[in-house]
Amino acid sequence: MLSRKFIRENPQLVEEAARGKGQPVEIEQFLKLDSREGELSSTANQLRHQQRLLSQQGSLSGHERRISPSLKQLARQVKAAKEELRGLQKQLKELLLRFPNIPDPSVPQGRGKKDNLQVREWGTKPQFDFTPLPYWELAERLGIWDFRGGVKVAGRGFVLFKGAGSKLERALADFMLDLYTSQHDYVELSPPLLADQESLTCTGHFPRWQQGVYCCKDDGLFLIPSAEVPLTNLHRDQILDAQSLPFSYVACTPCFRRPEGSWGRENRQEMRLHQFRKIELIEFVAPESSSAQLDQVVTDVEEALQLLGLPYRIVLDCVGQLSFASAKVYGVEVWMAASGSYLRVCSCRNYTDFQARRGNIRFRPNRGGRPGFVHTLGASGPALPRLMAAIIENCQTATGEVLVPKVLQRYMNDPFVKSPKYSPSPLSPPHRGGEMRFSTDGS
RNA sequence: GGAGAGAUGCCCGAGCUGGCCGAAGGGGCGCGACUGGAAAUCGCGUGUGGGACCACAAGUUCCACCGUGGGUUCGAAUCCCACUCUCUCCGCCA
Repeated sequence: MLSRKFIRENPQLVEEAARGKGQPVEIEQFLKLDSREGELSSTANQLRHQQRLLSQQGSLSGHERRISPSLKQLARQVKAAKEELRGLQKQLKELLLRFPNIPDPSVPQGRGKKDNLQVREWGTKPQFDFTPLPYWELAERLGIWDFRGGVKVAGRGFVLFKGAGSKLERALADFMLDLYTSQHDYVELSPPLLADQESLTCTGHFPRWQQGVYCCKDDGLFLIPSAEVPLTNLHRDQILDAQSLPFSYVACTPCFRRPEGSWGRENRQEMRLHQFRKIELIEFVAPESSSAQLDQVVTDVEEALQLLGLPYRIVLDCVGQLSFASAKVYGVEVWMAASGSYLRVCSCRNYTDFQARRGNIRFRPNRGGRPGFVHTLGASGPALPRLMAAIIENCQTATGEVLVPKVLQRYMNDPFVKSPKYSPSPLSPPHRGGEMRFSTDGS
């Protein structure tokens, strides 16, 4: 959320920023309501002041209840003014919640992906002396990624990992969680996967992108589109201690995204899934350090990719590509060897004080100063299925196997993901009467 | 699902027979005194938001805010209604 004062003082800037993002805004309407609210609140103030004075005089002058008719009249006026004010403020708030964040000055102009600015590249793209297979073909052949199974259960846009595929997903999650909690100072969280309306409003998903979120109507709860929602809301309505900033959290959760709305059509190349697991890094930082911290988050994400040995590039998103709540976004895009293109696995975002205002997340600077809004950062990603796809494509061998990156091998049984025809199938049903038994007594 | 208790400032916690209550007390924090330094002790200070005067400073001042939304009243943290949330006990399921 932007502050009313800021919009009032910079209407054309706000208007242009919104238009640049492709999320236009009713600025005239706002200005009208805003000035009306200003006038009204000042007259209401005066009336109320008068009322209090007279009312107190009455109480001091004795116990006989002689209420003058003019006092009653005043009370009616106060009531009417308050009522109108309430209505105005409600309208203003609703309007305000639809104003997008202002892009940082360093963000390049432009509309589409092609206008994004490449910042740097890392790694050597693998060279093959055979034609590499796209991930979906190889994964299907290896029996680790079941496209039909997901569809059967929940429809298009859902996938199902099997055997070594499922294990690979787990390995990636564990590897990154371990990395961020032991090599860095992120605190790992396992948050609820459902959130209420207020939480989604704080992060900026509501009210504008409501149709992109799955809803459990009867309970007024929503499936989180990202762990960003529960993690950010953790400190809603709190005043954080300045000394303990930044607060850094990491979580690996499923994310749920409806096909409607801004997410568009799904396809294999772009991999727009309706459910996927993702590592999320969230930070609460002091305003003056958010810019530097954003760079730090990007390098933290890069570290994971470097350890995985996946070539990638970093791009700075142009204005038109920025999400509603973001002021600045670095995209982390990983090289896909078969398709010969980059695929975004992570967006590192600076939300500045936008979410903090919505969620009233503040910090108190030293010496009992006035509280200010924190800045929030989010590295929305890395998304596990996309990383898995990248590993499958980039690490494939001539024999149609996948050589798992070294850092993941300790989490796997076998450094190679092999085709069932070369090895005993990991997909055959488990042996009956094996060592694993599920108890039936309910304990 | 049944029964009960509660929601007050950064935290804890009074107030809840309606009127200087923005709110006692304590903790914490800040400043100062004492000390070689510290602890302990003592003194002072310390809510948030919006507006006015004014230099968007200091200061003065007004209004709002005691879970949320309504209501009663000249006047409500205090009374009434609805809602939300939290906790405890029981039940149910893991």
